[in-house]
Amino acid sequence: MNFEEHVLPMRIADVERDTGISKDTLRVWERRYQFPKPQRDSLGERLYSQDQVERLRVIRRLLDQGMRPNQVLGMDLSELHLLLDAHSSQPTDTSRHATCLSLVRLLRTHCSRELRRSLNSILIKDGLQAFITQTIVPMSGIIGNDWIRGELTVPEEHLYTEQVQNVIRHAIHSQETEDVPPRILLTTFPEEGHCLGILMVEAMCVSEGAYCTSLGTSVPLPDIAKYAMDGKYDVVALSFSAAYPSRDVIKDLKQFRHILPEEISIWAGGAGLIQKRIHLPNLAVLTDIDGVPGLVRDWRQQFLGGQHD
Amino acid sequence: MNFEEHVLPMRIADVERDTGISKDTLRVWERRYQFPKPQRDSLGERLYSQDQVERLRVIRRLLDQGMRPNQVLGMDLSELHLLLDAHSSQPTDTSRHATCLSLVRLLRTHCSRELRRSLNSILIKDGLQAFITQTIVPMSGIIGNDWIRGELTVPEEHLYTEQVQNVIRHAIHSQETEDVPPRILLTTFPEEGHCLGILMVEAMCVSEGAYCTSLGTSVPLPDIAKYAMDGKYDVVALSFSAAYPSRDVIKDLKQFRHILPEEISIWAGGAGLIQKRIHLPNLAVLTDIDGVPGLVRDWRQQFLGGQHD
DNA sequence: AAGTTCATTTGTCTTGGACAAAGTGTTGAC
DNA sequence: GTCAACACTTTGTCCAAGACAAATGAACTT
Repeated sequence: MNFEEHVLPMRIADVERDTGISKDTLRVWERRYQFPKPQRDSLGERLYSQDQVERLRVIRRLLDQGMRPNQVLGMDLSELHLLLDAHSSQPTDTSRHATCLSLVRLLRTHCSRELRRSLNSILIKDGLQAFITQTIVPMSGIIGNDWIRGELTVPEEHLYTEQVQNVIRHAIHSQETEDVPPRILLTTFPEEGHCLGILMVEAMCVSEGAYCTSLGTSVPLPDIAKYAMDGKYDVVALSFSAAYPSRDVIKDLKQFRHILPEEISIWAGGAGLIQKRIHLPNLAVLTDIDGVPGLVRDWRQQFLGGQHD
Repeated sequence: MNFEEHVLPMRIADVERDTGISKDTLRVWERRYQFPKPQRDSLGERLYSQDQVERLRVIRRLLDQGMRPNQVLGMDLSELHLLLDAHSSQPTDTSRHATCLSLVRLLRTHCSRELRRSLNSILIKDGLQAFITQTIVPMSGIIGNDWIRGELTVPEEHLYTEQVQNVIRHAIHSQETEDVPPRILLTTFPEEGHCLGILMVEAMCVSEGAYCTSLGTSVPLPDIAKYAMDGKYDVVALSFSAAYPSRDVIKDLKQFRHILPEEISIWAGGAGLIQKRIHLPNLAVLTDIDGVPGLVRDWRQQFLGGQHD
């Protein structure tokens, strides 16, 4: 029953795993910016304090949003949080906001069964598409903000993902499949482990009657391209969470557009590419998941002459 | 349409990501065992060939099964494969073996829809528990063997996970919940990302009427313990895939037993702890998922006096 | 506005040495 | 035959300071 492991100083490898910042980078930051300057054990090895790791987590997040290291590496925790608040997207205050908050409360009190039941009844009342756009999306926003602020534990965050996954997968699976084109392949790039994004998109597309195949997360670029070509897919849909390294998004998408035949459309969306302007042939960037049904209809208009509108 | 990225030499960071072997280890192996001895670019930086990475992948697998580096680091690919064959578990040749093979064939030909349909009809015919023990478990064994031999692509492996997940989650979700004790918390330790294991166990337990909560994969030890205590769970069920570092299993389980009150049972299972004898108080090690229903009944016998047998 | 150039910032890779933690094997006692 | 204690070997992780290319930002011209 010893919980002190938690507050005990962490070794550099643990910090790397926890923050996603490489050992090399941690050492070079210490050399250049005098932060983080961890204590040393009897052998001269670094021991990072809980506070330092906390700050590093926030710093990582700010870097992902486009800040530069020399701007943020001197700050203490309160300054960092101020910056974070400035950057965090304001929740669009809909009529469902209260509902979302009460769902989050269920999560906080670990009422997993009630959470799933509530989600389910909202799904049945609103229908799949409205359920996602009006409940899941704003809720994920709230959860994401709480998460980076450390107000949510790991199990709580995971429990949320699990329950939402259960409900949406069940809904998709229950759908009568029409299999009207386009054929859509859903996945994420390597290092991107968040599965809710593609799951939501899949739900939206299936609701429109499209043929969807999900490969889950973290698939190498050439593998995606090969699979899409072999299976004669019309669209590859990709999701980027806010955790996706900001500087890699454009580079990776360019490379992918290069190896994927131009006839195949790319739909990219997610918090990882807000405020990014990417111009590539046959690429659609979605700022909002609301736009997915429109994309499906536009595709049909263009390639099927619109008889399925 | 340039697929050559694939066969181009890889940088050390890529190899680390692909094989799970750290940069430091790769460099020290090169120093000590003269393997892998990659080419260098114009700046003297390491460039690993496809063959070397392939060998490293197999080596990683053999190390996970308990081999030592000095035994395997001199071998070429064919020798490594021989060793691998010796270690790979023989599939118990049941009457379902042919069915499994035909399912794998569907996977290989990328017939995702047919695969799901077939799985579903077997599920309905056999019932959830038999479906898992007689179809999913042997099939996962086949897939696992193919996977380490490189006979399966990333998308194929992911597709399998996705479809099985869909079917099992749907089944669990459809179950009428009885909520008879024990209360079971399901999850995996950090670094363990395979979700099918706990999902199968959850299905077995839900079929027995137990109250199950799944936290998904990769939860830190203290977080699991705290959640289990707060939620008054009776059992924590953990899954270890073959990819879990063999040398860490016992250490991690010991540490976890230490921070979790002894009244709470630990059930541990999965390919990651075959042929391991671990003796800890109130810990059950499952070599086979068939044993799960028995564990549930034993627990009830012991704590409820068996009136729910 | 949209390029072009130049200086600065930043992350990744290099080397060889050091050392603890884990594994192996031998011995001796029960 | 099983177990504990011991020494010996193997093995992964960490350290330091230097190097350099790729990305970024600023100042400039078109």
